[in-house]
Amino acid sequence: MAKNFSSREDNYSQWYNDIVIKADLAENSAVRGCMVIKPYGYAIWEKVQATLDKMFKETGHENAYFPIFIPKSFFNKEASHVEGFAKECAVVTHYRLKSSEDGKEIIVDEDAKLEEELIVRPTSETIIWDTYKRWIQSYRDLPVKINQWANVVRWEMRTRLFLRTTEFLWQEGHTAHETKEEAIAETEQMLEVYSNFAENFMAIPVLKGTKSPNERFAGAVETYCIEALMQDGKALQAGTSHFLGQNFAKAFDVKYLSKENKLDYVWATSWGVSTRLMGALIMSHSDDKGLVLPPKLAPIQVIIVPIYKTKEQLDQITEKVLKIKKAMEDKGISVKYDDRDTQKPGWKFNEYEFKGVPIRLAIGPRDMENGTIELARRDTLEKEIYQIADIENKVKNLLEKIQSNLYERALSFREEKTFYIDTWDEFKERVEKGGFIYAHWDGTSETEQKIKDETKATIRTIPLEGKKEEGKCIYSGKPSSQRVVFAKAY
RNA sequence: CGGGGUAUAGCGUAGUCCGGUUAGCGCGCCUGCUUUGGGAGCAGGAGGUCGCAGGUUCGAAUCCUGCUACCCCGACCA
Repeated sequence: MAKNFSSREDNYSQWYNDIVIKADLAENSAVRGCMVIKPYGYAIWEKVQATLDKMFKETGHENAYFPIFIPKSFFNKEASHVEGFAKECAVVTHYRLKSSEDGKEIIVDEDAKLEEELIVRPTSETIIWDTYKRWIQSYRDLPVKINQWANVVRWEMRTRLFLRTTEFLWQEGHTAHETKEEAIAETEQMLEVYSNFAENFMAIPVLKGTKSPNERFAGAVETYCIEALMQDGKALQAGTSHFLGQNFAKAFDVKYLSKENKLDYVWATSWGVSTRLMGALIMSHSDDKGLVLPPKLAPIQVIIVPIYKTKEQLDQITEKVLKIKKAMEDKGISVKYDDRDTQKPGWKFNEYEFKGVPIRLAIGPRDMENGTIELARRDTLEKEIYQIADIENKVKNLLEKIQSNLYERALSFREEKTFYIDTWDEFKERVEKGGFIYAHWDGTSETEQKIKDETKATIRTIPLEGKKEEGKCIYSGKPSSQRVVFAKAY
């Protein structure tokens, strides 16, 4: 039993916060809206990074790094882009401090005012496209396929650990192509990478689709996204991939000369996922006993806890455990042996339980006599006694099973919470209860806005998959060519 | 930025209305002994500018004024 732990039913957001804090993932910092990511939380993020980074490189991308500061004037160049971000930018105006007259405090030196203010990047399209202008002259320079791992700042009104912080970590891919078709193919490919990562590593089923114009990225021609459903029935945008058309090439004058000696603007994409994925991960699988991690992203996959009375018993157990640990590590499993004498076994059980470690092995004098070991699964909370012989293979198989079980569990949850709704009254009622709602929409921004105003539900995505049946808009009754997915969102 | 609230030890809190010895309690922390198969027990101990600045008073965590920070609900958003 975890102490001081809120339940999901009791208070969902409190439950979420408790997990982040008590599982030692992150905490609030001295700076409003900015978090400290603690070692255990950061270790998960590093796994996310390592996995995605490999996928990006396998699809032909290279990493690079661009400045955190962007000259203010760059934001003027793409009209809808500036409109989208202007209201949440941190601005650097000075470059020096000095002591106040009375010498008691440090103040901004007004003499050190910047000629042109610098914007702390909310996203890097502008500085990157300004750079691409110098990199690209010919079709021989294309495509350019760059990814950057970085921090960005968006001055949001209200923040929540991992889900929305003023500063957050992410990756942003920025590519330049000869043709529209190639750029769209890139956008779609990266959407596939994201959904593959979400489903196969995070064990989170996602809907793939495009955004309505209202929800589209500022400056994009088309925004693709993956949407996940959280346990409280709210949707979470887990990743986006944008087809930017020639908007940024035109804004930053990036042209190339084709084989046919024709000058044309290049075609662009950008795509990103952030530390928000950590929020999705936490909310998708965790329970009232704490965090539950999918084995593929768990910093510790197996924790081993010794149970003993005497030093001699501990020594014997340790000798045995080190062999088991080595055998498991040889199978690529990450194992921690917690032989600290400062905490009792029960304390450790609880500790690793709310930190979401997928498998716990406990071994004591009884096991030493019988050649057994106790194994506890975090996902189902089942405990079972196993023979020690060949335990490494049993554990390996079980880790795979836990990984797929978490996915299946999240998938059936989503299916239970997916509804096809055809009347406005039913729609309003359903929105309140949460879940994905497939409903017809007349395709206009006005209707989408009215639905949002009346119910707080937004179009999460226009799904790429599934049958395209015609119908009548749930709100206006006008004709619709396919159902779109509505939900309240984070 | 609008509405509401809070600020006391590392964390959580009592005390504030109605001013009065040394600011109390739980968790955590330190020492010792006993313990160890689901968050151990006992004994002893350390730790406080009561958010900040002023004021009233013989006396302020408590009353008054100003300020600051944070939290919740909205508008904004990955």
